[in-house]
Amino acid sequence: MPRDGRNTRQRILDIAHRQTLRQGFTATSIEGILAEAGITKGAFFHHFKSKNALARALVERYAEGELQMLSELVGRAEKLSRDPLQQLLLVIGLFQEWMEGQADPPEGCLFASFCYQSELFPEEMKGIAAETMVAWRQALATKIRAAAEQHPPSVAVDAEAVADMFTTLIEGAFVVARTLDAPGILTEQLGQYRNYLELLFAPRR
Amino acid sequence: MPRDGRNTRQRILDIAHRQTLRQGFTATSIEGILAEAGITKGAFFHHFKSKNALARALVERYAEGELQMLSELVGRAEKLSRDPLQQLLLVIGLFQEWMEGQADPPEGCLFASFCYQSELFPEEMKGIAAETMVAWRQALATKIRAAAEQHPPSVAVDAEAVADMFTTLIEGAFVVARTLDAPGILTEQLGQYRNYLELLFAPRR
DNA sequence: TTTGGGACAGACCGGTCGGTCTGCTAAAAT
DNA sequence: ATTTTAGCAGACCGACCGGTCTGTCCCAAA
Repeated sequence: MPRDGRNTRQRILDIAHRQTLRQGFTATSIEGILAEAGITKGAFFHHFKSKNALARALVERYAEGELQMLSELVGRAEKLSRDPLQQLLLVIGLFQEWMEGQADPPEGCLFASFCYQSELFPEEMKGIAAETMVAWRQALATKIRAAAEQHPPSVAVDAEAVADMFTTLIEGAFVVARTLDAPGILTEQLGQYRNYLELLFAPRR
Repeated sequence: MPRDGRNTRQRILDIAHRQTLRQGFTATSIEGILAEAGITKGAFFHHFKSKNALARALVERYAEGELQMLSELVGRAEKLSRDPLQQLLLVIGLFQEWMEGQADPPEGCLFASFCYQSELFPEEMKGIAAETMVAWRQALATKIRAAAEQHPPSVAVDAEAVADMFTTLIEGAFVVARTLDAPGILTEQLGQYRNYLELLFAPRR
C-alpha cells in the first residue's frame, strides 16, 4: 500500500465539520475545503465519491462520537456512585466538566445544522441523528425511572420527557449561545436542568 | 399608483420563509421561489434589491412577529391573573394553546436556521435575532423576580437563566422534534418547563 | 388624453460549484 | 528491478444561480 491517506480523509472531515457549523453544509463548497486543507479535487474525490457522501461520513462520524461519549459518561457516573439520581446528576456534571475543559468547545451540533436543511438529504441521514438522540433518551430515561423508585418524586414524572429535556436544552443552548454570542448559556442551562432534577426527586419536607 | 404589489411581496416572503426552514436560506434559490410563486425575476428584483435583502426582510418580519407575540401573551396573562407566578405559567400555557391551535404549526425557528449559517450574513442580522431573544429574556425575568418575591423559592433562582430556559427549550424542541419527527416534543418540553417553575416557587411543606 | 412611474416579464451574462478524467508519483508487493 | 496500486494533482465541463437590463402593461394624476 502507498502512503497513508487516512490523515487527509480526517482533515477533510474536520474542516468540513467546522465549515458546516459556520455556514451550513450547502454553502460549504468543496473548493473551500480544498483551499483550507491545501489539497486538490483529485484528493477529495479519491476519498469521497460525492459531496453527499461527505455529508454521510460527517454525520456518521459525529453520531459515533456522541454515542461513545454517552457510554463513557454513563460508565464513569456508574462507577462514581450507586444512586441512580446521583448518577444522573453526575452525567450532567461530567458533561459540563468536559465542555469547560475543551480547548475549543463545540460551536454547535452537526445534527441541528443538517436538520434545518433536511429536505436536501436522504431520509436515512435524519435517521442516524434520530438513533443517536433516542440512545441518549433511553439511557437517561432508565436512570430517571430508577431514581424515581428510590426517591419518590413529589409530582408525576414522565421519564422520557425529562430525558429528552437534556438533548433539547443542549440543542437549544447552542442556538441561543450562538445568537447571543454567549457561550456560557450551555453550562448555565445544564445547571438549570440539574436543578430541576434535584427538585423533582427532592424529599418533601 | 398601479396595481398593488404588496401581495406579491408577502407571497415571496411566505414562500422564502417555508423553503428556508426546509432547505436553509443558501439552498433556497430565487428561481425556486419564482417557480412556486408563479412570477419571474423581474418581479422579485423589483421588491428586493438582492437575495441578502430578502434575508434581511425575512428576519425582520419574523422578529416583529415574535415581539408582537411576546407582548400579546404577556398582556393577556396580566389580565388573566394578578399573581406573577400565575402570569408566568399563563404565558407558557397560552403559548402552548396557540401552537396547538395553529392549522400548520411552525416547523422551526428562522433565527435558528440562519444561526447555523451565520458566517454568510452581516452581523446585524444576528443582532436582530439577539434583540428579540433578549426581549423575551427580560420580560420573563421580570416576572420571575416578581414571582420570587411573592413565593420565596426553595433554592436560589437565577432569573435570567430561568428566563432563557424558555427560549432554549423552544429552540431545542424544534431541532429535536424535526429530527425525531415528533412534533409533540415542543408542548411536552414546555410542560416540563411549567413543572420546573412550579417546583421552584412551591411552598416547602 | 396624455404621461409618468410602479409592477412586472423574460432574455441574457458572468461566476461558481459539483463532478469527471487523465496523468504523475511514491511505496508496497512480486 | 519491475509491476501494481493507493494517493493525489489539476485541467476541464456542464449546470445552475444571482444579478442586470430592456421592454411591456396598467393605473393614476394632470
